[in-house]
Amino acid sequence: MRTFELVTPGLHLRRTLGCGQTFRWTWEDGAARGVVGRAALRLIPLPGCLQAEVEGEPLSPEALYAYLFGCGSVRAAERRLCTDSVLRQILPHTRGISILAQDPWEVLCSFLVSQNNNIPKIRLTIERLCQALGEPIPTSRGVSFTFPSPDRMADAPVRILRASALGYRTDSLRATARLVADGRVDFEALRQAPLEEARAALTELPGVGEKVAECVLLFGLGHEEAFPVDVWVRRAVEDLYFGGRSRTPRAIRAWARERFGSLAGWAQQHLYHFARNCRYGTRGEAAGA
DNA sequence: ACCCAGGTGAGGG
DNA sequence: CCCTCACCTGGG
Repeated sequence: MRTFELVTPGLHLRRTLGCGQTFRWTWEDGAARGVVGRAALRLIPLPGCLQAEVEGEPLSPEALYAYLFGCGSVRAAERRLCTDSVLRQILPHTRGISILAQDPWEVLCSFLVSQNNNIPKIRLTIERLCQALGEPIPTSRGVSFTFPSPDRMADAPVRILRASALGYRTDSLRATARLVADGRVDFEALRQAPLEEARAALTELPGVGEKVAECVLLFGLGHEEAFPVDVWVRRAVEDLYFGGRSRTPRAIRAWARERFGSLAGWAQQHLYHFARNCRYGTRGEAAGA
């Protein structure tokens, strides 16, 4: 096992991992356990930094830093968010959220699973898929699993997919995995492409609508101006900016892009966290384990 | 025993 | 465009 300390300016690890962008991290004895690529990690938050324990394939401090700060400096983003009077007020409750640099395939797959689903079950399904189709990483605290490759997912027996409680999402997951496995989705090209163009390409995929596409753009492809509108963000925006008046998700997305520009993705994370954990939620920040 | 959930896609106004 | 509806399935 390799252990090192990493300075993480402004980072609130629990908020970042519990903010709806990732589904695989769990908390145990004050440490977050998760898998990045082929590395099994244990992250212990300390003041201003964190201690990392790495097993499986090595992961350098630089690589971990790049994963944790996928869209750059948390503090710089928060300084800019403060120019919005609403965000300035909720920021004391949401400070420290970072946008991770996750593998786009994992994000696509995870948010396909998330449609019309609840978080505990999404986590259950993803964990079962990883156990059945991922590769084992032995650790001192038991076996972890990598996220299954597109190949493995596309060729998986339906029996396995069904046993993962995918429900009616089975067909779209399979079909999308097939397209990715066949190289029909060029994530690197989508990373470079303009937002609208990349979104159009993603929504061509079976089971991928606007919400899932925006999630892939923001959490997997580094498009900071993406703004996924789920029910929580919708509620928050309607309440905080529109006096409780109803707006369609599309209208909210267009509005957010206009108002926040390249900061939209960051704003979305803070609004989500606020809605879920401070405003309407009953779960608190301990959720997500 | 229900009822719901971080959406999608199809059908109709 | 917007609205409405069905939809697998395990947790609450």
